[in-house]
Amino acid sequence: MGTTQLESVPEPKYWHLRTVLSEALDSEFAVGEILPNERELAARFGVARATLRQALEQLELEGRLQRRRGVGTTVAPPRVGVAVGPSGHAWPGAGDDGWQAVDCTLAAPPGAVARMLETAPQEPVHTVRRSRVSHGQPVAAELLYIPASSVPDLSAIDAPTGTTRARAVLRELHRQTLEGQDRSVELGSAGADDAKELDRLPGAPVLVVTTRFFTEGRTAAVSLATYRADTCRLTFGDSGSVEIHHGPETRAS
Amino acid sequence: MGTTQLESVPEPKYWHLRTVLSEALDSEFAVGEILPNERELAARFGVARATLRQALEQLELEGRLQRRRGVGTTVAPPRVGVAVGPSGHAWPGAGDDGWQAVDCTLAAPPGAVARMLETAPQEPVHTVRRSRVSHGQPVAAELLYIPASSVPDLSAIDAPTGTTRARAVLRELHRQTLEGQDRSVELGSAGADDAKELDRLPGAPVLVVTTRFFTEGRTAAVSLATYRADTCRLTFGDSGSVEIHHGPETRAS
DNA sequence: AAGTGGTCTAGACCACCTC
DNA sequence: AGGTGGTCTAGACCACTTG
Repeated sequence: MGTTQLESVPEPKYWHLRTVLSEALDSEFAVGEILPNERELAARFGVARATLRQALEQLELEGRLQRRRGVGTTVAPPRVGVAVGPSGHAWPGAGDDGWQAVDCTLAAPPGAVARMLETAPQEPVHTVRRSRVSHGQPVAAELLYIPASSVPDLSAIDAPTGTTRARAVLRELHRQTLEGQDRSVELGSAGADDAKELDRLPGAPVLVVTTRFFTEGRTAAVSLATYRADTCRLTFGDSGSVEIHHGPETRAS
Repeated sequence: MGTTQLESVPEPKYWHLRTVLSEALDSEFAVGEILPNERELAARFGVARATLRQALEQLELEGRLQRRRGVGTTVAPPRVGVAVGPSGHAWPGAGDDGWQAVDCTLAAPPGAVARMLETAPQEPVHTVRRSRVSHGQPVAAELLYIPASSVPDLSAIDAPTGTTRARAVLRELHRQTLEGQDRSVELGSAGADDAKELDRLPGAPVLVVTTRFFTEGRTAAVSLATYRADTCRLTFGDSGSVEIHHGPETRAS
């Protein structure tokens, strides 16, 4: 019989579109340039807007595009390398990492964090909010959970909340001896408040970096940092930071 | 004046849906259980299927759900922690990391890789394919790029391709002295072949781990590993592996 | 006010898996 | 064959930014 499936495996339109656009981006557009609007692009390629959007979504996920409501779609610069745990072990807030303490409250952490801290499920802990800015753009938001037992001598005189409180808590934390840390990275989506702080919409993809700080066998603190996945490349260099490289796409489609 | 915006910021339906489903998942479903199909869920919540799908997409991104065409949507188990660069520096393939060499060819690497290797743009390099399996599931696919200069004594007698060739190349590579390495993690999307190897659809979100291996100041090899972002949590422990923790969502919405 | 991307709908058909 | 998720369409309206 004849039907030998010549044109088999028809790849989805949006995927093909992604490839075409990706190549156009490489050759015909400069960083920062704004693309034609979605309705026009869709018409130009002869597809529905939803299909075109599916392709754009992919490219945004890969850090190639940046879309802003009311403004347009622009060609994104290469991802910025952000150092995570730059060198050896160090307490958060020691030295000048890129972080900036914002606030500090006393509140019950999420269950997962309580479990890591080995505190009672509803027990309040010091919660330091920090944010990180790189090249003028917010790249990460962090919540640092520090149980009272890790800052035993915290003077009650300091402000009960606010930036000064945050710094006081960190200062006390540094008095402990750091014995080790333990990091993990996973994909997540930005909650409403994270999204606002990162200047993204809720649900935006983020890289969630969970760090546990150990002292005397116990977990002295837990950091939960969310990095903008579209603009950041997390680096764990043993040596200094390195040259740019372009595009997370691994192999041709 | 009166209009104090009581019910302002109406969050999108799909986002609200995501929250509702997420809570239902916590309380009413067991891992592995299959959910009602999309058409029924959409009807039950009184939304279009596309809207429901947007919510499911979010939950899948967060590793809470697993969807398989022709089968259904199931509740995903907690993400597995996958050790990346478990302890200190080591050549890839030395000792028993979770990797398994699959193949080896001689081909021109992507431009970005050539730049890191400091080889000419179209110069072919040894390209070792490896795959990693955890708990019976494929979790990562890797391409290891090794320029000829890093394996000078590679005997021409060995098979020119295939698994044995891959092992021979790695064996030769290990003869060099490893001076350091440099890692970065970013979000990407699976290419067609990666997708197949990871048992996902093209475009599936992956965590791309780029590792450079240094020797005598040069880059001796580059590894480009793509991990399934939905099922994996990358761990960079200084200590042994740790307990599960649940859910990458950082804060309540 | 006009233009952008973001959300949502109600359909249709397709690819894949299981029985 | 029947059921599932995946793709695609052609519209509508909304939220946001900018002149």
